[in-house]
Amino acid sequence: MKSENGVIGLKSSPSTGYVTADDVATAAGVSRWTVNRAFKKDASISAAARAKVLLAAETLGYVPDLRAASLASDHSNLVAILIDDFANPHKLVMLERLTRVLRGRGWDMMLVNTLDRDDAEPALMNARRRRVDATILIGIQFDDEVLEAAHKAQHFKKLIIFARSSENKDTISISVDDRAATLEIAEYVRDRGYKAPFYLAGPRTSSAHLSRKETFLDFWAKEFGVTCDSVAVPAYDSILAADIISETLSNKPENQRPDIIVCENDALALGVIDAIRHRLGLRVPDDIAVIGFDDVPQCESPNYRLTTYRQPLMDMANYLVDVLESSENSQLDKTFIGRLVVRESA
Amino acid sequence: MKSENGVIGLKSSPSTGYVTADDVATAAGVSRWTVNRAFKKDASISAAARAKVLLAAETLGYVPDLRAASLASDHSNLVAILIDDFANPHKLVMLERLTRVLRGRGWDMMLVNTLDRDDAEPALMNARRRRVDATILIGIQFDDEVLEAAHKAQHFKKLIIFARSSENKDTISISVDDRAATLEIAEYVRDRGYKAPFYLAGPRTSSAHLSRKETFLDFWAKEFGVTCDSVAVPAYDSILAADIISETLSNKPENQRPDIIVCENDALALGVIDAIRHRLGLRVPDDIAVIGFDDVPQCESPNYRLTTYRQPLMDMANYLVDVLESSENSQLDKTFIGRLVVRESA
DNA sequence: CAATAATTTGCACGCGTGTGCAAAAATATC
DNA sequence: GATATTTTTGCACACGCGTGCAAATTATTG
Repeated sequence: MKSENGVIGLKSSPSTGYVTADDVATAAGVSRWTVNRAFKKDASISAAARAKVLLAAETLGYVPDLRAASLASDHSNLVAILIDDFANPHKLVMLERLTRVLRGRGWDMMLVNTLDRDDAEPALMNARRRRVDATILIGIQFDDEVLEAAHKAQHFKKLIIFARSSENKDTISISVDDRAATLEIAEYVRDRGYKAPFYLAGPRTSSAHLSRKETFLDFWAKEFGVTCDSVAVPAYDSILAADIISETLSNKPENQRPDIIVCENDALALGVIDAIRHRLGLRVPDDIAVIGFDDVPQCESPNYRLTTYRQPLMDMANYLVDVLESSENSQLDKTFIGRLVVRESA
Repeated sequence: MKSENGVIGLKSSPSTGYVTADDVATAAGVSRWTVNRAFKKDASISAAARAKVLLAAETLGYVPDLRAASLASDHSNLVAILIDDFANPHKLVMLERLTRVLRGRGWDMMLVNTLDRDDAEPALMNARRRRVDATILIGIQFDDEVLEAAHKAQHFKKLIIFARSSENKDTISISVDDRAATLEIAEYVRDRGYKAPFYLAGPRTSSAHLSRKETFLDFWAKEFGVTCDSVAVPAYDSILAADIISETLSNKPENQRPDIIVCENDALALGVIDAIRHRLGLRVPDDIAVIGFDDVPQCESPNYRLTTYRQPLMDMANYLVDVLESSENSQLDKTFIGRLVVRESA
């Protein structure tokens, strides 16, 4: 056994405080490359050597340095998740699923808070500086303009839009099939005999057609020849939704009041329920029914019991990792089908 | 102007696809070191050179590689946040504040989902492999046993417990002053004339004394000579809290019913309000009042209007960054004082 | 304008690992 | 038991940037 610095059993580089593969190599009596192979999954190494190395690593407290590995191999097993709109509780659910699935399959993630639209570019920059393998966008502020600017420069290996559809060609979109989901909701509304639905939309996203609102309104127009009213809330915020819906409805005479309010997501729907009860003094669902989208945890609360549409987040997250591990870079868009969760609100 | 590879204006290393400082250097007609200095804040570089470099970098689309920088300098400006209990909506609030403050001050963060207690060690390992500058623990599953094992091996530069007190010496704890907070709550309960409080605790954390529950019970015992009843919920979960509190209270004769339920946090309190109304058929606060802790967004909802204690999360997050930027490694524990937010639930 | 001080720039070496290939060792084949 | 085959191991070089120092340039002073 040779020792590179003339001392046997001592760390050769105590300056940084970290144990390196070289330290383990001398301790185990093998070369550094064998050490690193012991930590690689399908590496060409004998079982005996691997055991010897892992034992030495264990006692010395060595773990491979992923910065160096990434630098040398040019893939980091790191993704950046850019997320805005922390006010929406569904974000917490998505984060839980994503972190769980990603980590389970060997990926780490950076979380980047994207404050507002102008902040999108610096936020994307943060991801770029770490040379992440993919950048995942979750939120509403990433419009086509930002996306094209970002990808035109070829600065991103993979740019993934999660839980929102996008028609941008340089982008991979993993989302629920909004059209199918909205049609299922619309048919449910029809079949339960509601006659005067009202649609509460969220902030306008970039791609106007094929949106949930358009789909619902189209369906209703074709089915009954009646235009369904709608209003847009400028943010996915319960309080704001409550303000807007109560103002909208208190102006209407009672016989023009909707019998159900279909909301673009739960954040809005929960605010709507609050408004119906506490501002308008009406009952849910007896006077006005409510339907949401996402199935956030609060939907279970006996206060809300919100009927809503649940996205298959685990499937979507797993597919996301499939995309990460794929060498393809296009034609990876995929939509998923969720299911309507019927509770008492509609 | 020399060109290192004999070609002027062409990228010298097109293999990786990334633009390197060398590319910018040849484009700007300076050395690579001048390029990197242009991106360092207090570097010794002339204004003219910096402008020239930044222009070239802009057109070529160069941003410094933080993996390489970290490897060379042995500090990464990256922290890992280990978080369990994604069910608690307060976690989303904390994440928003932390990500905002950290990014604003030049730090990136890795998010690691710690599934359960046995998962703590692999989760910590994930942070170690990236050589993060600090590991921040937010959650309940990091008991003293885990902490000591983690730090005894000296594997972490800084181990920070955020929003929870800890007496572990190898650890930096940044939290609200639980004792002061609970006393403020207790005095409020007393001053509003409540006579029969009930304390609803969460899962048992490692350090038993000085906890919120102990503080409240001690206060009440000293003040009135009466022991205040309490029950513990094994998870910070609204539904579970509702189950347990309704079971506990439905067994009691009406004259032994508490007039206020003090909860260890909002997740429990919101469930308690649901239970009081929908399981027990009583009113809040007329029959039973409720107090929470954290001030999650839902407290604002007209359904809840929860009186609660708000932690100064922005101050705490900023102090966290102070700690990151400090060269000290001990004596950095700090507690903060929040404030009671009075609404209608108590 | 010369001499000195201050500022700016260039460079050798190191950070810890991956890649592809060749040498060495172990195993299989006749 | 000798050769062919497979498995395992070692190695030179590269990845992109930071550090500390010395050389070159610019600014200051009398």
